[in-house]
Amino acid sequence: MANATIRDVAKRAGVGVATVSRVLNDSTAVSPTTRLKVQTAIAELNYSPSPIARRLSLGRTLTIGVIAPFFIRPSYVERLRGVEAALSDSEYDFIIYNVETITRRNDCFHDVPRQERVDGLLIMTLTPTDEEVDYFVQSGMPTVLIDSRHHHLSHVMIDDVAGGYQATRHLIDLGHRKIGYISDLLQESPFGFRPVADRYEGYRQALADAGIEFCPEYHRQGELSRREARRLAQELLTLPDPPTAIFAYSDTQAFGVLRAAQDLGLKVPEQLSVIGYDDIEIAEFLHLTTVRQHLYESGVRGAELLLSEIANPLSRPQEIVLPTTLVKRDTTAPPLFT
Amino acid sequence: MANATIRDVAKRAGVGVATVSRVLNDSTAVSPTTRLKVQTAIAELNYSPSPIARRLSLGRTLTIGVIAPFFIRPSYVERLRGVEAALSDSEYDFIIYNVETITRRNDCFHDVPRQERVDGLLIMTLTPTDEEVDYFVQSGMPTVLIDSRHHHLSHVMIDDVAGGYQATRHLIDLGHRKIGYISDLLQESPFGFRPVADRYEGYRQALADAGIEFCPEYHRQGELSRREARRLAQELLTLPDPPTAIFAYSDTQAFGVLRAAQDLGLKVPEQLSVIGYDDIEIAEFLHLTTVRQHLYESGVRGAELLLSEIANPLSRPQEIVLPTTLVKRDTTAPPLFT
DNA sequence: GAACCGTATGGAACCGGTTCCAATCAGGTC
DNA sequence: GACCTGATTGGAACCGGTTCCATACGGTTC
Repeated sequence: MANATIRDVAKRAGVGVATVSRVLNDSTAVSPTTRLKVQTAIAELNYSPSPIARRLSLGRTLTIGVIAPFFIRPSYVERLRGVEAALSDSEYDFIIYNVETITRRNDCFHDVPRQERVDGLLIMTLTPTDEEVDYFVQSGMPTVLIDSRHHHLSHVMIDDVAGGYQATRHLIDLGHRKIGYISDLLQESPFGFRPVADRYEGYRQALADAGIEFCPEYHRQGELSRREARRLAQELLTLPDPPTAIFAYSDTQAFGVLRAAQDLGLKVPEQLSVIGYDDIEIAEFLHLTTVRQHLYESGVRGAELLLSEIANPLSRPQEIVLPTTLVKRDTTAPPLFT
Repeated sequence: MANATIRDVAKRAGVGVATVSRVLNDSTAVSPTTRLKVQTAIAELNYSPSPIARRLSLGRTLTIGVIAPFFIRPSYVERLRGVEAALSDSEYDFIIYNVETITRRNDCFHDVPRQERVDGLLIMTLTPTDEEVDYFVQSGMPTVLIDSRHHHLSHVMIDDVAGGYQATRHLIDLGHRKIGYISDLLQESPFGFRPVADRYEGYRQALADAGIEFCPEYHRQGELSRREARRLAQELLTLPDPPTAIFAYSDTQAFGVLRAAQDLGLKVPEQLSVIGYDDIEIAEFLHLTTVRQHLYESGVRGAELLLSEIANPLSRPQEIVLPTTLVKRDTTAPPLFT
């Protein structure tokens, strides 16, 4: 009763193993009669082929690896959901390498390609160095970046410069001139997240285009958490000349800002406008004005890109840029005194 | 430069493949001299063994499957994080089978065990039928349930009866007598989630113990979403004799209740007490009183249970019950008129 | 009827590990 | 010095698929 093998099937059907294999992969040239015999034998033995043996003889793992700083932000869950959806129709499984420390990041980047565990790599938000990219290319590992960018690798990028611009511009259009920005760590972050620099650039650009001088005091950086954002917002709002609006790098941080406003008795949006980024699920509930990223779609597109890369290893790197959308809700309004 | 095999290493070290294998698995009896020669060769060739070949010859996949209704609740992310942490030290990978429809559930339960893709199965919240359990046992697939229960399978259970009791009891202790309950679908849910029945039982028990008669009108059921919970709460709060407190099956639903209160101009907690369940991250931010489940830990314990089950296939099913904790915040208070 | 061709088919090598089993060797005993 | 024992070691079979290559066969074509 133990699992039947392809040889058992061959014997029972009175054919060779090669023929059974041909039927399984419905490849070329099997006569209808033989095919039927084989299919009957398969059914009778309740046979199903071993994926592992298949992988070994194909020399492919039929698995893709997803490297993600998985849990530190709700947005990753949404991306992974997209990846899962795109892969569930294919013959590929995926395994997740969760990265929460810089050591783990380096281990993943170094080990996963050489262990022959996966046929392709999907990297989220983390940006490999040029050296690391060389290493991927050299080991022939198809690699696709999501929410990150490298000119030697295909990637699905969110246009965070535009997103940062959009957010800032929205505040400017409402009449704000004193616009604070609370972001993730720009320089010191060990992970070097690309969006951090891009959104900042968008912010600066929008200010410049509107002829507003950038005020370094209005830009605060800190670890991406609600608590830290709350602290930074408190600093901003207790300046002698505080901003009338705050753009937060993420919705999570925007919630920290809202809390700081509440602590100080400031009414939102009357006395302070707040805009976030991501449009995670809870943002709608809290009426947060924010910039929506197409998280789910970025996962789908990234996975599709990777599958096509695996199929055609020599294709040139492709770039997909997903737009962002301003979602106006109730936390932004014109400033009190214009 | 293509990947070296164990035979290349053997040749280079001037030993047999069996010896190399012995060094790799640091098994019995290799002389220090030989071991060194082999290790040198491995280093020189930058060799790393193929997990796939290893799996084939071991007859084990070194992979465990996690079947989870993954994304419909933030709580699963937290559980999976625990699973990941517990497995990252082991030689096991895991792959996720996301279940969002009943068809997919059945497919997973049926196909995953027989495809020889995994050495063990971790099932979250979903409860297999007796038939399905027989099938798992018969196919020799070690299976562990998390947040679910079956007497033939090891499982990590949350004591949801106690949790439901705790929540209700807290409201009673504050002086409430009219306590509404908004839950997930009790009967009709195609998935048959165990916690739904258990929390309800805890609710009923607490009422009974306090000598409060259960009022069917105060119990509303609906699909687990904020929107639906908001609608149900609206119904409850516009009853001729509305409840003074509402217990929600999940934090997500509690947020819907809060919104309904806001819509109706009811002050929380002065005019309405609200208690949730789960203690997801955002609950703290919104000052929601809730019942905390040890989500992360449930993932860790479940994975550990499964690993030990894989190691000792004949061990008897174990049960782990995790407690729940009442987390008092700002959405519950004594009723206005006692 | 022989030469030829394309389609079906089976045997066997191969993927890269693990492990059984037999062989070798060093050291100790009588 | 022959013999025994236990520690090392290498060869080869095996895991269960895929696929190259050779063969068999039915049908044309001259």
